[in-house]
Amino acid sequence: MASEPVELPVNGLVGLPVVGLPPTERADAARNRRKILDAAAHIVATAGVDGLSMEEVAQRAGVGIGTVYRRFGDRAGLAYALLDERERELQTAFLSGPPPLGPGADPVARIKAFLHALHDRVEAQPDLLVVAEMNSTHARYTGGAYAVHHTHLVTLLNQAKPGCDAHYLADALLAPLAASTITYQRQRGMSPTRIKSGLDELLDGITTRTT
Amino acid sequence: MASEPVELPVNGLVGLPVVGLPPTERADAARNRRKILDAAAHIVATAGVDGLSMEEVAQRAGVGIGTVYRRFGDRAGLAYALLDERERELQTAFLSGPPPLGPGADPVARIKAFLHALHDRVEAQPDLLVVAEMNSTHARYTGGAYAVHHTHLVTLLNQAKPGCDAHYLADALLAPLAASTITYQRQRGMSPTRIKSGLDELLDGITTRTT
DNA sequence: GAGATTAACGGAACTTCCTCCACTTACTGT
DNA sequence: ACAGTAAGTGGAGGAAGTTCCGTTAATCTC
Repeated sequence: MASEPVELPVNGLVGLPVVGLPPTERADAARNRRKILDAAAHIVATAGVDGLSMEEVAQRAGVGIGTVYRRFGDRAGLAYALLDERERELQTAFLSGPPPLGPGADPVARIKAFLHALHDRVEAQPDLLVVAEMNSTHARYTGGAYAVHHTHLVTLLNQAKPGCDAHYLADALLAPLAASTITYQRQRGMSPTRIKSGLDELLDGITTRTT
Repeated sequence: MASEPVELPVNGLVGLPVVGLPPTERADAARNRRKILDAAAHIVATAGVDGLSMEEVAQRAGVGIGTVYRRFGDRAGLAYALLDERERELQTAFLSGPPPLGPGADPVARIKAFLHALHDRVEAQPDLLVVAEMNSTHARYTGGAYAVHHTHLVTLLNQAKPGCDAHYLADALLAPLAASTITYQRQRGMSPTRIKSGLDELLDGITTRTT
């Protein structure tokens, strides 16, 4: 179990801007980060997520195992880093992209679009996400991305339904989008379309004025 | 990873009645099951869930490690078995106990009571539940209990709001009750009361007729 | 440029989960 | 009783994640 700050990816981070850490990364560190990520990506592409062992990654990257851990904290952290590119695209899209995902559309439509986008992301890389979310420290929540998504939802929910417990509802809306949940539903034969409809139904309930 | 049927606890099961397996358990097997469960319970009480290593359990129970695995499949399975007693109480309560949890109350009230009960269960044994839910095979869903809870919710949801996608909504309502989710929320300072209110809010949305 | 500072490196060692399989034992039918 | 057999047992061994710490080298200071 990683103990302290552990140091998150410094270049383009999944979550919030890192504070308090040295702004620059030593050259060799940056180089190794790249080598490790490339190696990891190659392994995932080749052998699937199951083949992503830390030893294997280190060997292929030509670094020691300790270096992999120093850079990424643990296996979940490495998985998160591999998801980083897509995650950043997603964040850009809902923070400043075109509606309905981005600003401009009405809140309910934006929430729907956002939940659908999250679903599509799980659909695109389910295995990596499962690994990223599943470790001993609730990586899903500590990963940084969750906080961003949560904050985004809180904002929109407050617009859509002032007075609601936006913080709780944001958690509740994100919960069924956990990679393991969706993976399970897909295995049960539930289609993406149906899952999205279900999310819509859930959301409509929340945002419909009952006054 | 456990491959096939793996054999679940035969005496009082968490989930559905087992089919196709020999109805009786050999005497020595039953004896060992008891010894293992006692040892495991003792360890959890003494050293917490973190101290629950399979080796330790086997040693304390005076059996080989292989026996522990044969009985319980994996660590998550052992954790589930430790939760079994409470789980059975819960199932009895909502299947045949007094309202509002049991039959008699209106569906929405029953759902609320059920969700609250699930929350209380997490509150009572968060660590064990986290272990039980978190392994490589999505133990939460394969454990048997989930299926029972899901079925129960589907029934009630169909009564409360005919025409809804009860199967999806049941998943969606159970998702925020995952032990890891609630643990995280509690760490963030969210009180049980607030979590329950939030669940009520979520549910009210779903079940309010918009027609 | 030399020396000091300190982040970064590497990989052996440790831990724990889980599998495998040769051996043993409880139950069954005759 | 007793042999046959399916179920159960145990622990060595393999695999993978993670930690630790002595060594190396990038960066900074003068």
